[in-house]
Amino acid sequence: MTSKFYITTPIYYVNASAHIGHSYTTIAADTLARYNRNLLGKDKVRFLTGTDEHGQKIQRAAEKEGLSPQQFTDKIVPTFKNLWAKLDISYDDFIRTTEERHIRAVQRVLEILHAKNEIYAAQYEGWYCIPCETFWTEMQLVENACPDCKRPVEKIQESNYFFKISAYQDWLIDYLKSHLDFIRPASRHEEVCRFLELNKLTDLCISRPQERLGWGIPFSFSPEHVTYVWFDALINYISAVGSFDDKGRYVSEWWGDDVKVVHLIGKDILRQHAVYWPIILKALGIRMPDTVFAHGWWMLGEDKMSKSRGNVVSPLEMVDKFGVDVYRYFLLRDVPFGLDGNFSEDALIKRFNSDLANDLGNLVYRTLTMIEKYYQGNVPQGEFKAADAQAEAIGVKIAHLGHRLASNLGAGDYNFSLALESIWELINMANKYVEDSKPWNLSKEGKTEELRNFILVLVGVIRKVSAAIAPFMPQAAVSIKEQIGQNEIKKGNPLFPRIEIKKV
RNA sequence: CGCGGGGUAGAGCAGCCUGGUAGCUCAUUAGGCUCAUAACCUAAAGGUCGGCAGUUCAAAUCUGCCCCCCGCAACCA
Repeated sequence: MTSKFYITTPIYYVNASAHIGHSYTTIAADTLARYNRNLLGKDKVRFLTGTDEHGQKIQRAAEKEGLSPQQFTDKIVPTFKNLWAKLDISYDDFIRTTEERHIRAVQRVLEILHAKNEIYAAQYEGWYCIPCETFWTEMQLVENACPDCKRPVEKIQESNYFFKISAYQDWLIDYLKSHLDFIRPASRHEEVCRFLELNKLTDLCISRPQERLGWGIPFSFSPEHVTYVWFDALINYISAVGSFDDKGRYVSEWWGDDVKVVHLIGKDILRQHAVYWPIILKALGIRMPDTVFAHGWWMLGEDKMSKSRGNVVSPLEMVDKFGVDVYRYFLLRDVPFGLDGNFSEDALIKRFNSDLANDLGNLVYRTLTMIEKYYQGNVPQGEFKAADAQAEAIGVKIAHLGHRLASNLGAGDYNFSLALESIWELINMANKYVEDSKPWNLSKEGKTEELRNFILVLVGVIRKVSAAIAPFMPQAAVSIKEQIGQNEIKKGNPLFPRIEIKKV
């Protein structure tokens, strides 16, 4: 019985500013959060995002700027929050891994696992590159040198803590096979299963010596060790919404059996979420999330987009140029959730002109004009009436839209693209209905009854559409409502004025 | 023989699991209409479904082989 919905994004690593990928996951999560709030009620939905702030990369980035790690992350975090504000992200909570609530939870988790003998101390041996301060495996070395800086590496040993994930391999395989909705889309489920069947898990090293890495959460029972960033980071999903009691039981109103727990992630961090995370939870005796959904990447032309290549699309720039709703719409509409996509301004403009300007914007605008012209700006009295076959078909479409959206946004695969398509089917029917009804003739011929029914059908469609697009495009939904929500319409400028492509 | 994803109209994709006249969006062309943002509606053109072979009455769809493209160290959605 799930009556509540808890959705998360990954916590973003703050060693650089946010790019299109961060915004993609977050916009998708926001859309689902908004959708479910409408369905279940505002207080039945919890939407968490946040930042991952520990680790070597942060430490080094801070040093480069002559700041302490905390000062550095304090400086970066607002840039994320500002972006989310600009993208209309309605998160309920924003967790930072440097917050007290999180640090306490991580330490408790370590204590509990330690007490249960799930973690143990051992020598860690590996090839270490001193300038890069990084361990490499034998496999990663390039001609016996550091793959990053090409300098020679040294074999060193240090004492660390390990988490017994190898003991859970069989359990995990069984779990995945009996819970096909756990890892989505299905292709990722298979990828993980295949990986687990072909490889033997080795216990996960979850600590770093304090002297080598100062910036992390210290082990309470071994202060000379700090927590490895991934172990630290994953815990955020539970540290944000609950806590452990004296007996080590996790207590949370957002992680019970009545809650549907969904993690949205990018395909790059599938391993951590599909392997480490369930095992951590299992070892703690905490229930599994319902779904981990790994979406694809946005490519830029031929290249993969990444921080290190510097070929990132700035979400802020796109929003300033085209508007939030347009950006949100494009990301969710252009590519099926789960697959990789190609980002280009040309593609965005194409979408904009054909879907938003020509189909939706124009439908609203032409309807408003007709209400102005034929009814002096007042929506005629009366109800939606299926006076002819087309109106009837539209009525059926309106009635079924909720189910269509539910099947695309509610279960298993989050197919935003199809959900939007189903809304656009209705928009297109309405545009065609205008053509076929020829209201200008109805007006001339004095067929007032027909004209009124016709207008009411359009108004019905527009109101339905504005409600349906609200999770995707909150602002557009509001402005449609402002223009045509009342009996007296308020026609403004076109919602989405066409962008003429006069390329530089 | 490493793993995975992919190769379908000019572009981007669906269809493939559960074989049976090859579909969608955009772009193009022609027509219609005027309420509308050169928009909307209708129609047309455009594909030997990467190649070869096999199974079959029938293959984009199943099987085998081959070719080409993209990922598979780390950071990163």
